Amino acid sequence: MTYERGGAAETVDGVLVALADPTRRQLLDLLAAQGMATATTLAERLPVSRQAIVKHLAVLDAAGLVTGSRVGREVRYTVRPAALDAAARWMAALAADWDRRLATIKRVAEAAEPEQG
Amino acid sequence: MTYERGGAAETVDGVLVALADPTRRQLLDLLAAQGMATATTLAERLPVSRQAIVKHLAVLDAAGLVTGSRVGREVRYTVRPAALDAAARWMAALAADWDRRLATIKRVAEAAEPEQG
DNA sequence: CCGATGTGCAACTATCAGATTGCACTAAAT
DNA sequence: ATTTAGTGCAATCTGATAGTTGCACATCGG
Repeated sequence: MTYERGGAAETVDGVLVALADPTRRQLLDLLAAQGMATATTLAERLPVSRQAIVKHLAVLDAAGLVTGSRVGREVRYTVRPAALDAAARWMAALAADWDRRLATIKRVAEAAEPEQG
Repeated sequence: MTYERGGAAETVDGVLVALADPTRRQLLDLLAAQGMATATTLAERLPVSRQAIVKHLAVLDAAGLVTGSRVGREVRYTVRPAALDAAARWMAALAADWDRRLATIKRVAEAAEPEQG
């Protein structure tokens, strides 16, 4: 299994980078709680400028975690679960793979050292 | 639901930061494939210096994703699935929560605009 | 029309992470 | 004992990124 090449790898990469920042996670929490919000409203709830929020939203958008739609003069952002779900599945698969490998290694080691038991 | 406070949040944060870097993901792939490896041997397989590898391994170690044990003059690193699994579950729960909220919002919106039916 | 509100764009700063190099120290091997 | 291989520590460089401010542009309400 190789996780860097092919298919959903780029998607996962973007999600991981996006989620690595605490401010962006807070942003996602606020968005999920309110269902919808604009950069200006979100900036009122966080200790950073509106422009900082805009940049974070751009990163989240590029990662597929949020989407924004224009309504008149404001842009309303919403959360998108799909990319997050894909990343969660990727991680779960990776953890399962590690478990499998470690189990195999353990079996081999026990077979090679029968003096233990 | 708040994801920043309490319990496994710090664990998840460390894992996300650790996995956000592509070199570290490669490192984890190599470690998972070989079962065990030292910083020196890993540096031979990646286009970065041993010291860079050492720093990455320190980050991964702090995140609970790998662990190293000294054997004579060398330090052998192994992968640890637990923290990764915890992060995967956190993400899956978050995605499910978003789905739930979006479904609720959709229901409310449909109830408020019956002229569509 | 005109003021108020919300966005978008650009320049700039500063901090931090990834990476390098050099050297000292420890442990194995001959 | 001397050489060789593996680690650890420290200083340094560089690029990316989080954050800021200022201003121009669009839009809604009176």
